[in-house]
Amino acid sequence: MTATIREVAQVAGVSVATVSRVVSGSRHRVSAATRSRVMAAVARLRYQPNLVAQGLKSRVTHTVGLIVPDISNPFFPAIARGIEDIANQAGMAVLLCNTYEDLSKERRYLALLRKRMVDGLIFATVGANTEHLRMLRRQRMPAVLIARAPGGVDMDAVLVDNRRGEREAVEHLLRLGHRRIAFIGGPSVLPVAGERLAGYRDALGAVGIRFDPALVFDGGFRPEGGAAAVGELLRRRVKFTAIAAANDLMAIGAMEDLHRRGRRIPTDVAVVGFDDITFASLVEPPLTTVAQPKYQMGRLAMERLLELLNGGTSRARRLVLEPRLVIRESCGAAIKRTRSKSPDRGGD
Amino acid sequence: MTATIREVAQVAGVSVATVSRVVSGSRHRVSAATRSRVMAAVARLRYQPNLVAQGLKSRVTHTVGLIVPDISNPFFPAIARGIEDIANQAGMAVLLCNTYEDLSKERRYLALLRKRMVDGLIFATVGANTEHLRMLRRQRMPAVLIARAPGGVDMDAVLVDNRRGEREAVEHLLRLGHRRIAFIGGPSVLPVAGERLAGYRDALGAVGIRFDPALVFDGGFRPEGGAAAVGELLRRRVKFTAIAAANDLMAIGAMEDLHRRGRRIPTDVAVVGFDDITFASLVEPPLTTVAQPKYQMGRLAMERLLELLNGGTSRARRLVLEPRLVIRESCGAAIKRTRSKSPDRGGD
DNA sequence: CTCACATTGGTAATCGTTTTCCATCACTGA
DNA sequence: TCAGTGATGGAAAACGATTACCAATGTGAG
Repeated sequence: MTATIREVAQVAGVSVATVSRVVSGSRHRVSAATRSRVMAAVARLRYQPNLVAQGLKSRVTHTVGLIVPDISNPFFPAIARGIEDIANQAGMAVLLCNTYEDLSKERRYLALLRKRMVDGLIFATVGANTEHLRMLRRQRMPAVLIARAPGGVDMDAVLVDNRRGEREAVEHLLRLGHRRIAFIGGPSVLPVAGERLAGYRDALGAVGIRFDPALVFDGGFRPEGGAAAVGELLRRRVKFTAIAAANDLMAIGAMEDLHRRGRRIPTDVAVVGFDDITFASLVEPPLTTVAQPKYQMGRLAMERLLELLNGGTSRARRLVLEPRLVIRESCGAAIKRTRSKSPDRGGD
Repeated sequence: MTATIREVAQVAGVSVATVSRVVSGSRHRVSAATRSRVMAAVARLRYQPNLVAQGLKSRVTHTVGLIVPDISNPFFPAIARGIEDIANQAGMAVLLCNTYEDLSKERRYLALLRKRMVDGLIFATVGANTEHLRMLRRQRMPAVLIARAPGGVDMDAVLVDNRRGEREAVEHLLRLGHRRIAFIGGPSVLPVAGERLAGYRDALGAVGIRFDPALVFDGGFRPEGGAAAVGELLRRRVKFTAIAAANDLMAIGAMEDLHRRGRRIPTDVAVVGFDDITFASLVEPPLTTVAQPKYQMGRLAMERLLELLNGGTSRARRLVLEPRLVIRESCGAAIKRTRSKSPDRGGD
């Protein structure tokens, strides 16, 4: 279909070696005269080097694998954009892999990517089991973890201090006078879920509030999970005045459910999220949340990966960014000390 | 790093040809005895065929390129999921390309993907200029357009009837008594924007309302654009009682701005969107919108591409799906029926 | 006039597969 | 006994690039 280096050589009346030298700018010198003959032939045949062949020979495919648990959570596309922008600048392409938080799918993808000889990997791991990560390290596959990093593996990572972020979110609620704060977390197998739960407990502990398991739910990091948690809270008539959700998707799902049941935000229930996805500022009321610099994280991860690729093997480095509490309106102002009636009373 | 077919052959005491035959299940028969010798060696060395080499030799790379204008618009991740699911089942990988609605970037990606020898392409084209699409056809690169198809190119496509969808949305507003309906459209260079605008005009025309350019804006398909349009409307003191936005992102941006300025939805202003992204049902009030079967479109597009790859029919086929008006609460006077939350998995 | 050396370009091996030929071997039927 | 026939496995030529190595040429120094 498309011209090969052989044909170019033929047309230019030189050897394939010479063509290769001029198109890929080798240090081996070529006279100006032959160079221009070759370039003319290249132009005439519209020659484009075949990257697959190049990859096979040179062992570098200019491809990175991006493994994410859920591409429909806007958090990940935001990261993906950062990655893609940098990758594109560096002439690399991004292979998209969606794991649905499924460890076995993650493992399958890892194997696949190795067979494809990707140059490196960026991924938000399910992280329950780290065996496959150690394997990567043993195989010296350049990789950087993003947003999620299980303990005990010595790998490059770009992270946010989840525990601290969640603590600040909950402290914000506490400052506003809330004492019964429900927590909608993620699947307990995910380290990231554990860290945010720890932040929640930290904040409560610091002011001497006893941890109440009845206030804690697993919302699976998805909107339906947030809504379901609200349903449970109300069905069980648990008292609460605020909700801290471990991500915005669940926070927004919870808000929607509260609205539907006639609870007002923040008057009846305050809500705080985590991530600061685009829609956090677009829902009503705008969601107070813990912002992660998503695009930036994507860029940093990709830049680090590029370092790893041309740099060599420096020590693994964890880049831990500070989360930032973005106060909008979903937590409102301080609640009154004495409430005549708890807002969670009454049927739906 | 990883074992090659040569090493396997050595360990098994056979030729590379034989190894190739057993691992890639050739029709050429191999005796049970040697087969098991080979398989033992494969297992012992953990041999994995190198897909780059395979691709070079066999001319098929098991890779498809996915070109989208904006991965941070949840519409596209929803499509991407459908594509990725099917691709994954078929053992293919997806190369993600984000064009930011930039035609030149789209062209560059096209060239890149060809150099990478992708087996096929799925893309939502910027579509202003179709020269590069014709080129694809000439080069016989299997491709299917998704969500956007400029006229005049004879290519496979999976689409929604945009004009009709928008008409239904506006008719809904008309039925509710609205007469001054603002339209927040997309960049006029995009065919998809033109189609939706046409639908808007159709609906108005059918009831004899004159088209008023003062009511029409370009919101660039992004939330800020929706908000900006609202700003303009109010600044210019244009009378309007409803907004039809050409996508949900702009509708949601507009809603947020209306809220901030104290306008109530749907009491003061009715709003209707297009796409039915996840957040359409999660904002307050839930957004009435024209649903596109995004996940399904992704699946269909990928399935069609697989047909094309397996030497299927050569005549291009346009698959035009029917959009579906999903009535929620942002237009008021909702017809009382079961709430339609868009299920995020499989469903649509 | 030679030798050392820089410049320039060609030859061929290589990357890891697949696949087309062939060669061998054991049977089979005449 | 011998040609014909499957079954089986090997050798080697691709696929399209890169690059180590070598050859030819010209140039200036001794």
